[in-house]
Amino acid sequence: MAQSDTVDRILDAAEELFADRGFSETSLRMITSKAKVNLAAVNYHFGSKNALIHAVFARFLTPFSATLESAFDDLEERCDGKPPTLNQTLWALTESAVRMPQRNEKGISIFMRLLGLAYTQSQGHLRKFLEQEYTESFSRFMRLLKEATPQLSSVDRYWRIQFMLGATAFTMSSSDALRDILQNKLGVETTVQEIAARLVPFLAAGMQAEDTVLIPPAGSNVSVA
Amino acid sequence: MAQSDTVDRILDAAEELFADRGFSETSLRMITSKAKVNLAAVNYHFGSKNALIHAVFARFLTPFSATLESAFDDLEERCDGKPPTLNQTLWALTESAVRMPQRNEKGISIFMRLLGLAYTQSQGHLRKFLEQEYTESFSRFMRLLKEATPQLSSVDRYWRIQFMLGATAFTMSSSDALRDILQNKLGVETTVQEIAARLVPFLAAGMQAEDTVLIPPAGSNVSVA
DNA sequence: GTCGATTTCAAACGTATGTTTCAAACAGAC
DNA sequence: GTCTGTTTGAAACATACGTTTGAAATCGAC
Repeated sequence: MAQSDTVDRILDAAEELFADRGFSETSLRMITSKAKVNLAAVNYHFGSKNALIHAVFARFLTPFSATLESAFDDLEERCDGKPPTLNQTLWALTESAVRMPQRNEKGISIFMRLLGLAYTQSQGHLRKFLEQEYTESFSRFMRLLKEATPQLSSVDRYWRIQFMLGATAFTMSSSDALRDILQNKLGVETTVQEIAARLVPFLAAGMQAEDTVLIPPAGSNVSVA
Repeated sequence: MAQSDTVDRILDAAEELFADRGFSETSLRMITSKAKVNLAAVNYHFGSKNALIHAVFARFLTPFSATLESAFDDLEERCDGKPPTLNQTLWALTESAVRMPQRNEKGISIFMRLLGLAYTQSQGHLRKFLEQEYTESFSRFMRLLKEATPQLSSVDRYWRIQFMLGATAFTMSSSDALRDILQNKLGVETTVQEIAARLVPFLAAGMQAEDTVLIPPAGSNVSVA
C-alpha cells in the first residue's frame, strides 16, 4: 500500500461519516471498515479518535484559512484605505469556500456540514483545537465585519453575527434527510454555490436591518413599523 | 416518595443535561445520578432512552403547540380575511415561546436549545416523533409564512425559511461555552426575550431582502465568471 | 394489619466502544 | 539476501453504555 495511502483513506472515510452522522455517533470501526483499513490503524497514525477529528478539520481548514487570508488581502488592497463593504466581505468568504480545491463533488457540503457540527456538537476538545489554530483568520473576519457595519452597536453586531453564523452553519449542516421536512416536492437539486448566492443577500439584509426594537410594538400586539 | 415525583425528577435532569451536552453525550447514569434516582427507573417509567427523549420534548412541546395554535387563531381572527404580515407571524411565534409558563428561570433557553439540538443532531427517531406529533402547528406556520411573502418564489422562500430556522435554532442551541468565542468581553447578560427581539427584525429583513442575485454583483471586486 | 400492585434498588447482562498488544508483513538501504 | 524501522493484522483489553432481572420496599384499599 502506497506510503500512507492509509492515512488518507481514513481521513476520507472519517470526514464523510462524521458529516453524515456526527462525531459521537461515528465509531472507529465504522470508519476503518469504510476505509478498508485495520482498526488499529487509526490509533497508530493519529493517536486517538479526538486527534483524528482534529486531523479531519485541519486537512481542509488549514488551506482554507490560507485562501481566506489572501482573499482578504486582495480585498483590502483593492479598497485601499476604505473598509470593504459588508457584501464584499461576505462574498470574499463564500468565494474562498467555493473556490477551494475539492477532493470530490461533495467536497463543499461536507466541509460546511462539518463546520456546522463543530459549532453545534459541544466537543470541548474540538473547540479548543479550532480556537487555538485558527483564531487569526476568524478575528480578521470579525474586524472586517465590524468595519463594514459601523452603524451597529457592539451588542447588536454581536448578536447579528451569531444569527449569520447560525443561518450559515445550520443550513449547511442540515442533512438531506432533514430537508425533506421542508422540501415540499420542489425537488430542485441545488448546488452549494446557489445556496450561497441565496444566503449572502439574506445575511446582508438581516445584518443591515433597521434598528432592533427591544419592546415589541405596543399598540397592536404584533405590528412593527 | 410522592406519586411519581421520580418521573419529574428524571425529566428535569434529562432536560438540563440534554440541553448542556446533547443526547448521545448524555448517559442514563448521568441523568439518574443527577436526579438522585435509581438507574433502572428510566427504563421502568419510560421504557428506553429514546422514549425518555421523546417525553422530554413532549412535556414542553405539547403545551407550546397549543399556545401557538391559539396565538395563530387570534392573529387570523384579528386580520379577518387578510393574511397576517411576516412580522406579525414571527412575533406570534416568539411571543408564544416567551409567554410559556416556565418551570425555572432557565426554562426558555433550555427549550430553545433542545429545539436546536433536535434539528441539528441527526436522531432519526426524534425527527420521526416530532414530525408525527406536531406537523399540524408546523404546517400552519409554514402556510402563514407563505401567505406573508407572496412576492417570493417557492424556491427562494424555501431557502430563506431554512436560513431563518438556522439562525434561530442555531443561536438558541449554541451553548454558553460556545459564545465565548465571539463574546469580546461585552459581558452583557442577555435574556431570551432580548435575543428574540433582536432576532425577529434580522429574520424579517433577511426574509424580505431584494431579489436573490445568482451572480454576485459584477462591477464589484469579487467577480465570478 | 393484610394483601396486591406499584415502585425502588443493587446487581448483573450483553454489547459496543476506544485503545493496546505483539507478532507478522513490508519497505528501502546496504 | 539481510537487516532495520515502519506499517499492518487479528485478537484481546478495559470501560462504558442501555437494558434486564428479581428481590426488597412502599403504597393504597379493604
